[in-house]
Amino acid sequence: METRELRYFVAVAEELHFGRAAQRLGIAQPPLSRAIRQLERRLGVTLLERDSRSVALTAAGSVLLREGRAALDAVAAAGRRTRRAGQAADGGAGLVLTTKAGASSELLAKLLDAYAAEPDAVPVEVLLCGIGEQERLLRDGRADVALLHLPFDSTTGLDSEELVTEQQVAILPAGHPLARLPHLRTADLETLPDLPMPRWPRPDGSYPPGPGPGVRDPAQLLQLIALGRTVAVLPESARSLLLADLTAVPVPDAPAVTTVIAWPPHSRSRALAALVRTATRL
Amino acid sequence: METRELRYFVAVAEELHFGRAAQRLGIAQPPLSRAIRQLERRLGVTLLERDSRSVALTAAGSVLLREGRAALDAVAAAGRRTRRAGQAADGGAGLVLTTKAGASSELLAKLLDAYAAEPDAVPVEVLLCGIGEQERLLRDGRADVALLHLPFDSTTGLDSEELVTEQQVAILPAGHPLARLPHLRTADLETLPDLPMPRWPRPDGSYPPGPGPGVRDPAQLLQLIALGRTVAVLPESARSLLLADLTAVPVPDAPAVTTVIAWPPHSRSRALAALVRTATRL
DNA sequence: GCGATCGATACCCAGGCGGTATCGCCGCGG
DNA sequence: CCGCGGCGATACCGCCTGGGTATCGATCGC
Repeated sequence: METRELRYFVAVAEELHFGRAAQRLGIAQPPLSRAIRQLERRLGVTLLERDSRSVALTAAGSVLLREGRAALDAVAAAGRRTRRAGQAADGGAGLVLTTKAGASSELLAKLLDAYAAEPDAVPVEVLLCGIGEQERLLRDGRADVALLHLPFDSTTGLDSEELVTEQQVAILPAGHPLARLPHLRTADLETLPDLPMPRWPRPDGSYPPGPGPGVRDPAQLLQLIALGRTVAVLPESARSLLLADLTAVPVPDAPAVTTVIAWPPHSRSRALAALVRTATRL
Repeated sequence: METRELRYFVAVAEELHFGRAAQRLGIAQPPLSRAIRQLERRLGVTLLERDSRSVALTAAGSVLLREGRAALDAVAAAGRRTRRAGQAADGGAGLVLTTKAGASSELLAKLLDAYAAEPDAVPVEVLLCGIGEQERLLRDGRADVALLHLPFDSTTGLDSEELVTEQQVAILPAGHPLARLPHLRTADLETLPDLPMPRWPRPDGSYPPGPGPGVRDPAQLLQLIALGRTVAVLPESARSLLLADLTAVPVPDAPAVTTVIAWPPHSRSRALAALVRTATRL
């Protein structure tokens, strides 16, 4: 199976429409139809149910969608990591670390400082991204290592080490009635008519319905809280990012958040190993 | 990057010889040279140092060798799993479980029996293999789930659940002087002139040097012990496989062996989940 | 029943991939 | 010192296949 065929199939499976998929791929529709048919013949499996009016995935098709995406990511990762390894000799960035914008900033600063002081440290590029994007960045080679936050992120398929665990606090406008209480419960916050809880993206990237604003990362969220549009429960370390007129109130019954450093399995880079060692020693 | 290019590069990187690689790939040498050059141009990286007398990998080349193998496995897995998903409708095997030949046979029998009794169990094919091959089988889609043995196997990049932990015993000819002792230490066994320890394959498939016989799996090993050629330290459950004239003696200072059930991350199959659940309940 | 939409088919063209022949370089042996 | 052999690179050629255009056939909405 060639990656071209996989790319074509993934496009059709995502669009469920040959015309749009062809447009996205920058080719005409007939060659796309042909390529998919040929792929089905070679696999001996029908991947799509064409109803002359609509296209639907078969069970085998959804397997190929999931596995094909993973395979395409692996191919992309191979290319990117090779390119970077070749340019590393010319003084390119040594490691790419990704974290959610606005999360673990103190920890990250300490980590970068401590690592830079190591004897043979390489340059570290920081790649800020939104919720749920980090795993993808690791898998397709755009990043080498990530700071994740359990239980929100998942580490399946990654190697990881735990760094710190913190309780969560509610971030509220200073003048809000709840801001005076010594602590809150999650239930207190979920139904505030004036401050609806924000909506985070689901694993597939879509947002659940609801009244609150959709946010991509904690930095965005803090902006919205400062504007008095929402309220949030965040790890204690978010206190350091607190803007004026905001207060943090402990929420003991919210799950504790563990920050972990994670990387793709089988990464055998000395620089990465040194960074992880530095992180666990903080 | 197309999988064809990756296959070509991996072949050359493994053979370090364009002619042999071309022969292995079933093509002539010139197109292979061209393809590699083109790949290097597109990546903007030299992958191989050609010395007109020998071929060597650059740093970037060894990155691409490792990542490319992983990517090719992922592509192969996508094809195989899709094919199997398509044929499952026609009553093909539902799950492929792999374990080392001769290991955990009692546990495996219990697991298969218990799972078969579940309400919506699917057929399970058992794929016996040698040491170190299981991870590959999971990654390239030839197997869905494996029984691994820590600390010998690695679960990096896999999801897993622990099943049982056992102490190890030495397997000796019944007449051997050491067979009468109540227990042994590993040091006692490593330097027996009449019974050299077996040699297991290293992660890359080669065998370390030494006097003992090279073995691929415990079943093979038990044969050799029965022939009086070697001695081995195996988990207690190997007692059930003991042939005539062999004795098992506890070795308390050998590391405990934990049998785990492992599967590729992101496998979202109901049948697999049911099998894992059954296993953890044993 | 008619038009619009969408996937499939027919046909054509060209780029690319693979094959053969050959070159250039280097190490080795006589 | 020269010739030979091995190996990767280059030159050139032919075919296969991937992509484009035109068109068909089926189906749904009006």
